[in-house]
Amino acid sequence: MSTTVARDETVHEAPSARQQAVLDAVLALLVEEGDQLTMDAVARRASCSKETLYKWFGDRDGLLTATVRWQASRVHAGRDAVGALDAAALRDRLLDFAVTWLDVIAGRTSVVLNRIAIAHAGSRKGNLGAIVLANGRLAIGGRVKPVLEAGRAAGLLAFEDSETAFRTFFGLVGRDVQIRLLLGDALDLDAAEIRRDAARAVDQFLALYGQARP
Amino acid sequence: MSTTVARDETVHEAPSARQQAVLDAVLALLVEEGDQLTMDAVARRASCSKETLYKWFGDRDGLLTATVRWQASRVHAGRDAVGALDAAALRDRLLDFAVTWLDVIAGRTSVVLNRIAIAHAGSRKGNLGAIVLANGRLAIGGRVKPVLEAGRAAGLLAFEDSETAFRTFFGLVGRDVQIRLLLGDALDLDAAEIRRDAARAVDQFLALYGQARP
DNA sequence: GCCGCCGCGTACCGTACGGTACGGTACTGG
DNA sequence: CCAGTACCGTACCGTACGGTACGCGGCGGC
Repeated sequence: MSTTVARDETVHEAPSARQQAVLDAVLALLVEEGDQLTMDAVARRASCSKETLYKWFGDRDGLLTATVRWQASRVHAGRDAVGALDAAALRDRLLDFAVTWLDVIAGRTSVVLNRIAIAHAGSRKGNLGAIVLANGRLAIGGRVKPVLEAGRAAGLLAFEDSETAFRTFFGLVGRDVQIRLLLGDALDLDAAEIRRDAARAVDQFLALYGQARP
Repeated sequence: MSTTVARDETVHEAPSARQQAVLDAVLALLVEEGDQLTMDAVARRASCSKETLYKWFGDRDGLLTATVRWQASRVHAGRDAVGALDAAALRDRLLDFAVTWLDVIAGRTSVVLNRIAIAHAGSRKGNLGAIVLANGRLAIGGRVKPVLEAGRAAGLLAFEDSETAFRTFFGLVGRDVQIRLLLGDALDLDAAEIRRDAARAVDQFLALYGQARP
């Protein structure tokens, strides 16, 4: 058997430059046109043939998945490494996370991608929702929790479970912003308001979980 | 002119019993089948003709809108009336809101309807998102804020803006629950866990905004 | 220069689904 | 008993869109 090799060329890792351009076209289309994204429109916008799209991405879902992954890969950029913390450094770290997170979820791209993933999660077989979850809520949690634990180790914070503490932080930062945006509420946050909201959230979190150094 | 009367029979208020049955069928289908809801399936499930569906609800969007309104109308049931509050009564009221809210957003029906509304908000012309927002986040806000203000009047709470205070409450209660469910995370909360989470949220809120009676 | 190969453009196919038309049945008022 | 109305069931239409097939131009290898 194996008369033809039939190599699987669908994108699983590291899209080529041309493929990235296609994925950027998808993002642009998504942001501009809402979610009635057709393969024809993508091909036209990216100046490529539908056949190529199917060759590279398998099917529509594959294209969407690759797009979500592609977008996720650019958001991650972040220097971490938790060293010893004093109160001011802890506050700065948390503030940084809060601002970054609000920036992301308030962005058009995030809103649109989350809409897609949510719709997808509704019609089963959707790992899209899982992917967005893994790169959004779960990723930020994975990065914040070590900071919280370092804060506890330094005697600056008091909590039993870092997951629970993080979820409180998440709630204080996000509040109703994401659901309102997803449902189409206008609510445009400028940078100044994001900074204010983030600072308020961090202050509240520290009020709940902080403790004076013993 | 006006040779034919062409009365607009589309449902705007108070669906009849038969229409309610249709809307319940829609909800059932939505919960069972995810969101690939076809007019054919509705007609079959509700044992009515598609023609009747179109006569009653205008088009698919009209049917969806009526369904969302219908569901919203049953959730509202709530005795309010804010009298004088002591600390325990305030806490009870807030706890009640928190439990009710978590119950709602954790329900399959709410998740599915929010998915529909969010998808709809993505492809413009969608007042569906606005309707869900008005009957969800905004409605609960409208009912909680008077309680907060009564608490402040009684010297139990301290805040400047009740909207801001409410949004903090909202964040503490909801945290990441809604977005996770919308994205398809399993995360099933039983009644006991909801009560625990609600109580924790209320305690945290009171820790932030409460003050001992002067 | 000639030959594959890659990928663009375009035409095409199949189907699912929104929306309409129509015949048949039951009920109501006159 | 007849006319009108309401509504069920089903057949039907149009179209949008996912997916495929094919012809053509450009480019690297021999």
